[in-house]
Amino acid sequence: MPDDEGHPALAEMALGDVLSALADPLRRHVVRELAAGPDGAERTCSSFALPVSKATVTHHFRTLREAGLIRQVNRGNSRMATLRRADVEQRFPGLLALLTAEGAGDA
Amino acid sequence: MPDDEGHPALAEMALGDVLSALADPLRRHVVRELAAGPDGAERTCSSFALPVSKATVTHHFRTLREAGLIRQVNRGNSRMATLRRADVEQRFPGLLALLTAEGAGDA
DNA sequence: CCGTAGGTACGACGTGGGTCGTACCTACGG
DNA sequence: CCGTAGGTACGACCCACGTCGTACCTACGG
Repeated sequence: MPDDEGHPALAEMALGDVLSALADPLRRHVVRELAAGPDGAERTCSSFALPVSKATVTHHFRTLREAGLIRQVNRGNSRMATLRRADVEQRFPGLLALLTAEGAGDA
Repeated sequence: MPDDEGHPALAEMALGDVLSALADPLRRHVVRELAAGPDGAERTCSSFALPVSKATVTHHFRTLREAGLIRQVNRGNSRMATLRRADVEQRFPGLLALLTAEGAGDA
């Protein structure tokens, strides 16, 4: 079962949830940015400058978190997001590469 | 641009469309069945025994076709569906493996 | 010629999801 | 102590999508 913060365990990640989460362009953008950065990088939700309201940003990050793609931890008054790179790569090998390929001149 | 039958060319396959198409469990089932079978296998829409009406079946196959995942050709009074295995594998390498892994005891 | 089976087209309906505004909470900095 | 900035929670709205029934078209088999 998911932990208190809503993060599913590795074995609980469902392909359907992950694909649904990545079906949205904004969420794909977030994951792609995280995947392009160094492993373990922590970024605030607002650092992505998504062209939507704060409430919508929260919604998207919740979706990503509940799908198991990102982890969110409290850092003072900010909620830092990190890519669960190893988990995703183990459960769905090659998936992150598909995202990074998009927008890299390939798409 | 897509051909007369609505099949996008290889370079036109959009990751967003593909992920949206695969976000549906029924459509994932169809692709997984095709991927599990021999390459180039032709199957009728009805051979998948989807638990929905004929009209809905047509809708799902249209979505898969317009995303570029399958090809549909007329064979007499039937419309045979084939997986565009090589195209998908070239454009989104590893994607089909993720689908076949699901439901193979792994999910 | 008729019936049947496989699919499509069109219109309708209901639900889910992306969006927002607002109110609220929690640090941090004067 | 107050203001501000980052996020969340809740409720609302609207549209896209999955679903269906119906009508229709096209082979194929008596």
